[in-house]
Amino acid sequence: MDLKTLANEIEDVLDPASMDKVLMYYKDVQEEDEEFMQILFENLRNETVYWLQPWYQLSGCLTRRLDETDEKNEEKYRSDPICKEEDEKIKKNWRKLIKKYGLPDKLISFARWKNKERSKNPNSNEERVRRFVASYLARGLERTVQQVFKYIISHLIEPSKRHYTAEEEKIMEVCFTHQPHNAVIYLSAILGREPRGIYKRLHYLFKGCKETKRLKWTIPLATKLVKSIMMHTGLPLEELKYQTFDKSVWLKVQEDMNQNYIALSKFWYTYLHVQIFANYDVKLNKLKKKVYRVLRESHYQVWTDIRWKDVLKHFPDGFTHLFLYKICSTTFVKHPNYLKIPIEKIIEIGLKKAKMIRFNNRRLKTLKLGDDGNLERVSYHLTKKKE
DNA sequence: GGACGACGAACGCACATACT
DNA sequence: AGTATGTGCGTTCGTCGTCC
Repeated sequence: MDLKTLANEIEDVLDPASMDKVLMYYKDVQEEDEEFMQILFENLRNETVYWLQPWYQLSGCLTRRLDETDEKNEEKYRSDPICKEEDEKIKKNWRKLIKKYGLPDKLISFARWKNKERSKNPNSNEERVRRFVASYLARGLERTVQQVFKYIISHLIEPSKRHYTAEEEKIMEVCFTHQPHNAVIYLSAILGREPRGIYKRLHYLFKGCKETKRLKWTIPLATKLVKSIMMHTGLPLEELKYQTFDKSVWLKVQEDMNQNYIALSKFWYTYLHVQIFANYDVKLNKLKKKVYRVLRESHYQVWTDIRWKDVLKHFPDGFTHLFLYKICSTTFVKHPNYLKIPIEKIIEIGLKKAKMIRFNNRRLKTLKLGDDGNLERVSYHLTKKKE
């Protein structure tokens, strides 16, 4: 039985019998995981870590991040998101493990299983085995065991799911209607997704929040936003550069603008910040080419490896990583499989597009605060055009 | 007809609380 | 001292309408 079948069997979301069907499915999932974990607990009960582990892999704690307060070791581990190379290493470790111990290939069960009924004592057989497997997966990586464990939970189960399908929505509705209290637990297991997104859905449904409207940003509207931020922070424009604002400030701005503050802050950091603080003639095509140069000199293998905050370091004052990401991603989103193909290929495609004369002269619409306190366009190049 | 603007939502970190 | 559950917020990806 799969999700599609389950969704098809549900005729009426409001009918309590629908919840029973979902629960049956949940039980099946649990049983499947339990079965696999039994094999694991039996086969690996006497295994201990025999390979040398760096200090950051020695913690006895699988689900909580490393507490490194009094660490004097100079050996460091990485803290950025796990990249493609590491992903492959983890998968390779898993293949080695199942081969060595003759296990079924069900990493999903290992990731999905939760210790609810057994002893949580770190020295219990179950917890020791779990830690052993996670340590095995983390072998050879500059990562803590927790990082790797977390990674397989969110990625290897079913990589990159993105939007919910109609079937998923239906099943979610059933759980939200009949068992809102346990919905997240059930759904996370059934859909193979992180609980975070499901909590969010629940939150939207039952608590609601400030509505986001679709705005048409104009210079007067942007002026209003800038003035509002300046007023509530008490800072002059220049000091807003690269500033983060407290939520209390954003909430006041939200009221002034009558728009959800998250949308406002996104607009500020993605567009307006650059338009105000990049004080020179920015040709967008030239800018993109510079990004490609940075990418070429980096160690990134695929698009998802790119750390935009690091890319930003190569750019002059005023730019934000959100802006760079935005400018470049629009070039590639339409390209099939752009997340997976090698970065050299990406650069090649980008350079080819940059050559199209039609867009060659696009410039960033730079702004400044005029004498009257309103934003106005400023052109840094000589061939001034009509507004 | 491709690029851009503006947003929704998944992904992911960090931390808090409850329980054992 | 560990696990599971719950929450706030920043980052990244997808989509759709509009502009040029």
